Amino acid sequence: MSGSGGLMEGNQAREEEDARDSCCGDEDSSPVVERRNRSGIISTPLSKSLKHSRALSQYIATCSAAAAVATATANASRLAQSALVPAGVKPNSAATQHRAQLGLTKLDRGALVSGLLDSPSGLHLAQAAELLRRASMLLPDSSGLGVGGDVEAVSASDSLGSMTDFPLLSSAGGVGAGFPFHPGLFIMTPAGVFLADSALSQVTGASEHRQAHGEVTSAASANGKKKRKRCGLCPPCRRRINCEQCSSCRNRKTGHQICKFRKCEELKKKPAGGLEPCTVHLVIVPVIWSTSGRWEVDSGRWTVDSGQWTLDGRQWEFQGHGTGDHIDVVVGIYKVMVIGEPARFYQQAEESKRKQAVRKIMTKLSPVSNLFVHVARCQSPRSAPTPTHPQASLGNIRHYCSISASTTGSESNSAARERERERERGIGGGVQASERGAEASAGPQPGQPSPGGFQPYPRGFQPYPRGFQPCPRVFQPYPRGFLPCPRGFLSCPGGFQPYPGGFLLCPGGFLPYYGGF
DNA sequence: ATCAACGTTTAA
DNA sequence: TTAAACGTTGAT
Ligand SMILES: [Zn+2]
Ligand SMILES: [Zn+2]
Repeated sequence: MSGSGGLMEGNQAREEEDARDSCCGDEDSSPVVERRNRSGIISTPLSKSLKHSRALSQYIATCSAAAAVATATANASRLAQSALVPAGVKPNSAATQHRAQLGLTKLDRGALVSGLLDSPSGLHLAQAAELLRRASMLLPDSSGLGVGGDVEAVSASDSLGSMTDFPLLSSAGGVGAGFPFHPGLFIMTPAGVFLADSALSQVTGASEHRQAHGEVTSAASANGKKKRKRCGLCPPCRRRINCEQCSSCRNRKTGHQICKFRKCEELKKKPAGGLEPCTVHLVIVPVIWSTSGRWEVDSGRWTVDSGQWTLDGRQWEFQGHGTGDHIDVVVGIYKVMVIGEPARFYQQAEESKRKQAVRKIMTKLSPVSNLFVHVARCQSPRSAPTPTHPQASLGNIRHYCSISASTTGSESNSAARERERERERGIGGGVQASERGAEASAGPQPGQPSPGGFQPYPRGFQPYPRGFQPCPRVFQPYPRGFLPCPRGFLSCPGGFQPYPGGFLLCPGGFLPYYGGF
């Protein structure tokens, strides 16, 4: 069941060793004293700044110790970045950047020049220190990355913490034999999935990280009313000159807004809060079929906005905007499926009503308390399929989670158990399906129906994890108003009927849809 | 969507 | 106490 796709790619941090960036101007040595506030923000109008031709010299001043520190840290963290920090390349990141640049061109020359002059070179030592402190505290964000060509391009690696900021990653191996993220608590919010604090505390050797991460997560998930703080790392944040020409600058006295060119990219993002926290299943499987790095989600179920994933102290970017009852996210060589609990509740709902239903469900599912799931470890790759994930029968799932405590936990668990019993009663076992699948991958020709067997997906159909799907007869798109099969299409000679919860209409009657058929 | 205005929080 | 600036609201 998949619809839109997004890309998860390793982010190649651009190396931009710009002298301006690493060389801190020593303003005090400058004969020209510009009017600055405590933060070093030049508050004089740009026109004034430009009148002083020496203003530029302030920015290209002698290197200070701060520069050395910054450079050294940059080198160290660059190492960490390239090897350890996966960050998605946001498709809209480029767009945003582009938008920003368009905005720039719209401005008059003065603003542009101000942008050119605006380099981080005027950092105080203290500022540099603060920046570094924050860099090690804050998790990296791709929004500040990949802005090569921009005068204000900031090397991501410059912004990252050192190797020791990722203690878990420092140990060799990591993603080899077992799943590198040990099972724990995850909290799902519209902004992403977060490791619960309790789970985080289990993380060995991450003590220092814990508090920093704790801050982030608590701020992100707990109280949405809290004022967010600028990241301090993104290009706008690194600007220190008010343009004095944008609406915010012009309206400063009454508007109390930061210069538009200095507005933090993070703060521009809508604060996560559109949707309520939602119980999810997490299914973690190795990325076998996803060599392209694409994730796919279905339509019409629920929604997850872009956001930060924090797994075991590592941060990952969830790129794009997913809508579906499950969302696959590539995490390193693994794929994490976030399965929205609400799907259970409207399996029989009509397509047209689905969204509305979801809204209700989401509300219903949003108690004040945290909704979290336990990530449980399956004993065997061949473990029983989960109700929502027949793929388990294909042997791909190494870990999966079940809801252990949430408002809907009891209900859904009982439903799941019931379905489980139903399944065991006999019709269509998952393991059987997987075995048949193995045969099928060798046999059938694309596009040819293979009654009772498997066939490759026709063009335009969603690929099953292995690229095949059991198919009793012929593939047909679902008619509207009927529950999609896990992969969205199903052949039913007798015509389509609404499914009873969790079942497929098949020639021999209804079968549980999660065991293959 | 952008803007202006205001209240409010935050850190210095 | 003060300056900076986030969040919100209401008008356009
Ligand atoms: Zn401005
Ligand atoms: Zn920022």
